[in-house]
Amino acid sequence: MSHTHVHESHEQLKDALDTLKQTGVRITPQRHAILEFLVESMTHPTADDIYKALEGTFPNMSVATVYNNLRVFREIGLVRELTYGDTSSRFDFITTEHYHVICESCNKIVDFHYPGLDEVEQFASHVTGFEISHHRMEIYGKCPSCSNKDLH
Amino acid sequence: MSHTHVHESHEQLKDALDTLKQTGVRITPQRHAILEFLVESMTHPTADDIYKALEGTFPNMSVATVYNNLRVFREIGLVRELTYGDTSSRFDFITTEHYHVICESCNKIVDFHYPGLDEVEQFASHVTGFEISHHRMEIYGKCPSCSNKDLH
DNA sequence: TGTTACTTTATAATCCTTATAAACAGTGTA
DNA sequence: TACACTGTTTATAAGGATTATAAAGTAACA
Repeated sequence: MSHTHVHESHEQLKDALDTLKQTGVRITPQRHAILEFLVESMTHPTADDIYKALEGTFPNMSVATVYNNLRVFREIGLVRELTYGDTSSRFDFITTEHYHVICESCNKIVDFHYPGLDEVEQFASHVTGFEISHHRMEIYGKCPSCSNKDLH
Repeated sequence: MSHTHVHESHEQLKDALDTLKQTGVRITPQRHAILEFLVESMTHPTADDIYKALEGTFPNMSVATVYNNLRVFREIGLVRELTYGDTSSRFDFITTEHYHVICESCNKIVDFHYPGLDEVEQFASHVTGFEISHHRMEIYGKCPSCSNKDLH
């Protein structure tokens, strides 16, 4: 399982780097590291999380570099920006389509898969006349470990 | 139709003011005006929109007053805060449950009704073990008038 | 090699939101 | 009425996230 995960991450990183090449975006050490961190992290990090995580390896890296490159990645479709209620955006490496469940007490984010809500999009298009491009959905609640804490 | 709308707005405002009384929140002129503006506006305004809209009537009102009262209204369930992709929050007077379609080119927000996605919540609860409290969903696309502009 | 375009860095600026403290207003009580 | 108490508004400062700017660095390429 862990072995599989490592292997998948490696593939995903390779694919992402290929996309960079195809799009004509240079693969700098910083970009490589940011992508690698995103692919391997399961935590939906903020820009600052990424900055802090990499400052050991890149002591001189600027926060602006993180933001700039996250924007680049978003524009070429490698990364999704999540604007939840909290103050700062979180960033999510795009693999397969999935939704998020968010713990309202510890802010943990857990992925889950669910067949796309195409009917909702079609319905909305019908009643509003919009050309629909996509949708977002998040579910809020309390994670198992926070539920347990409340019992004590 | 217009007459009906005015009448409904009036009822909604009255109900909201009743809620304030019941909750022990004082009805100040500023609060009255902010609520009235929210009820009658169909535009999901930002805090700054509200501030600008009322500065004619309240030349000395502080931005903090708008933010403070929007927080109060949110806490007692009169108002919902929408944190979409753009930089600032938008505020929505809560009437009946509905979802939003957002135009990616002019940022217009249109309401639409759709039966709640209870199955999705139940599914998420099942696979993640979360206690679910609620969800949010928005649909993105291009509104009819922006679609037309693109044709010329 | 030299030129060009892209990238990073460092820093300043911007924007949204919240915190703070003083002034103000309403409410209740002696 | 006078007084104290509490909640509210105001004005302003402070905070935090993100973007803009300009200079320095680096890769690509004629």
